[in-house]
Amino acid sequence: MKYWLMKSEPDSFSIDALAKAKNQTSSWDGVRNYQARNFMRDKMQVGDLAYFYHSSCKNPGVVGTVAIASKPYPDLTQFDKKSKYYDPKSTVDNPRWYMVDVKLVEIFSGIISLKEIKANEGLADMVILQPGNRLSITPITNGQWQVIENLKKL
DNA sequence: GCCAACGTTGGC
DNA sequence: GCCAACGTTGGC
Repeated sequence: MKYWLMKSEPDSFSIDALAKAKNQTSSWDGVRNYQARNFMRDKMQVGDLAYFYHSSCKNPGVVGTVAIASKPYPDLTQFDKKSKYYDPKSTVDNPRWYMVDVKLVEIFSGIISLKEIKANEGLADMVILQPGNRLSITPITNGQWQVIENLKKL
């Protein structure tokens, strides 16, 4: 089993929105970065766990845990001309973008802020902390997962 | 809302 | 296949 960190802007999709979704499950659509896509398409397995991270907001940080709930399948928004994620170069026969479903596991009672993450020595190697890294989906190690498990409050 | 850093695009 | 220009990301 693998561990991940998945970033989303709460203005477009927050953990609260996931909590309100049917079965507390939602597709993780809109990823338009090849590296992030490859993680979803090639590496993620049903049952993997991921931390849900709120980015580009007043208080960025880890807000909860989700589980990967489906195999990868084509991101339908790429075929939808009205979607902001529409990709004219993608075809149904040869889709460029993939997504997985995620299911809510838990929402922390308080956010584990980016500041807190940066201050923790055990998390110094996290991919999202590396200078200039902007990947919306990154793997995290067992050790990093455990450090955050110990910081969370339910 | 600023801006630095990054990924992607497209002309050559 | 290079690389300049552009759009996006995301913390502050």
